[in-house]
Amino acid sequence: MGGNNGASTGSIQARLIAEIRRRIIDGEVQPGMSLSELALAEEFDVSRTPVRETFKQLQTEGLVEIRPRVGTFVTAPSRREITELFEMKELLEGAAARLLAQRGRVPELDQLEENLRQADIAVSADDRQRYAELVEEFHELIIVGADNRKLEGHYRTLMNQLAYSRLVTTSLSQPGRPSQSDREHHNVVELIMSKDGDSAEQVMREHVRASRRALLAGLRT
Amino acid sequence: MGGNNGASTGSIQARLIAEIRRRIIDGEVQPGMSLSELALAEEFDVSRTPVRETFKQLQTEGLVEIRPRVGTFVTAPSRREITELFEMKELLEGAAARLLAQRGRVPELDQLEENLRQADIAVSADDRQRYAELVEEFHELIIVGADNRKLEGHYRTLMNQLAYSRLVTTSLSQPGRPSQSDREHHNVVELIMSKDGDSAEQVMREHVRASRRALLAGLRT
DNA sequence: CTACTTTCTCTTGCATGCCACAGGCGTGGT
DNA sequence: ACCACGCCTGTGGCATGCAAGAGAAAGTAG
Repeated sequence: MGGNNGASTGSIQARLIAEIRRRIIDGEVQPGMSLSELALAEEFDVSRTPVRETFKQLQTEGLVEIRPRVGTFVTAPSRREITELFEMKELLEGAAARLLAQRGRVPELDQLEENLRQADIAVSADDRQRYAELVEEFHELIIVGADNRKLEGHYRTLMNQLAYSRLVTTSLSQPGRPSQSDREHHNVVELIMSKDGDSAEQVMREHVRASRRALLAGLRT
Repeated sequence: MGGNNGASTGSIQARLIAEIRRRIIDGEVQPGMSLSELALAEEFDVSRTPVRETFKQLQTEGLVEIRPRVGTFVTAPSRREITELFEMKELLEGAAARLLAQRGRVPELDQLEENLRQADIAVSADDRQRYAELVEEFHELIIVGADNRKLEGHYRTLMNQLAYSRLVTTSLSQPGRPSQSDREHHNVVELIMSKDGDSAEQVMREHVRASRRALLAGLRT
């Protein structure tokens, strides 16, 4: 019946998963809100089955909670979970920095230098929006540059649970935070370039902690 | 990730997920083998639907691969993936050791000491089977003792992908490895007890690397 | 005997229908 | 007025049916 969507997007489920996940991460659906199988099925003009399977997957990703016979709800990380997520973030990014440092000359290093150049410009121009994008790209480059797919996958899962992209802006709203953050990025890259893995990890971890502090300060305001 | 094992739904699916996952981890179904929806549905006397949803979950856990229109297959980690998994293992266990050291006096420390006592006995008696169990419990205690649920969840996912419990025996089959391993365990616990987080992490990581080397040597034989 | 083509079967993807349970709401009893 | 009980609606859990694709097997030509 509704079936014939062009092969353009590939499988129906891939589309559903990507779109619904995006909505949760981008905050279009609030935590705690219920996601009705039926409503989404009608909206996307598919049956409940693929929607159900999408929910199952998002549940194992930690983005929704399925309460049998009651409904499916967007999860809201508890205070404790947020702490744990940041602990993991610090852990993984620190490790990624070290791994990247050990790899020697790889394309990601050039991209990081380019990122820093543009970040300096954005900070000088006080363009917070642009700088937030560059911060995301920076961390992304560190992770991808570690060249460990498992690490990358677990990292992405964690960031999704944190809805991190929405948080960056908050932490950067603290006075002086952008320039401080930019300096820390420079330090990290410098240590990576000099192949000092241990120090790179240490400084990266300190940077993550600082960013977390700025975020919490921003939230309290 | 999905920490939801056991009785999350208490229903048919919980049983399916637990049982099929167990079969994969215990190696009852070989990597590469196909898992037929229909066959499993009939075996458990349910319809294909819950089996399908089980596959979906196991896929995001990295235990099976669903090839559309072809079948669902037990994944066999590539050489590269195994390396990556061990890198993650080293990372997470090292971090767990540090976190545990920072926590002060917690019940897990007593359990670790008891574990070491029994391990000493098993090593003296050259009881490899028993020692293998104790090794698993040791690592489990370190992870749980870190008191970070996210870390624990991600760790479990990784170990499942490695089918680690089957590998322990192999690595312990190396001559002298059990007593060496036992000594390393003692060192780690000692550093944790003295609240030296940094050193605990470092030694724990070294221990993981050593265990990996022993495993690879055992596989080559 | 080999290489190509065709069919045929077996697999999953998706749609649909029924059922059991949770929880809200109204009704009747006190 | 208050409380308890039971109905009623909405939700997901599961069974089943149909269709489309992939791969193997069979058939055919050279």
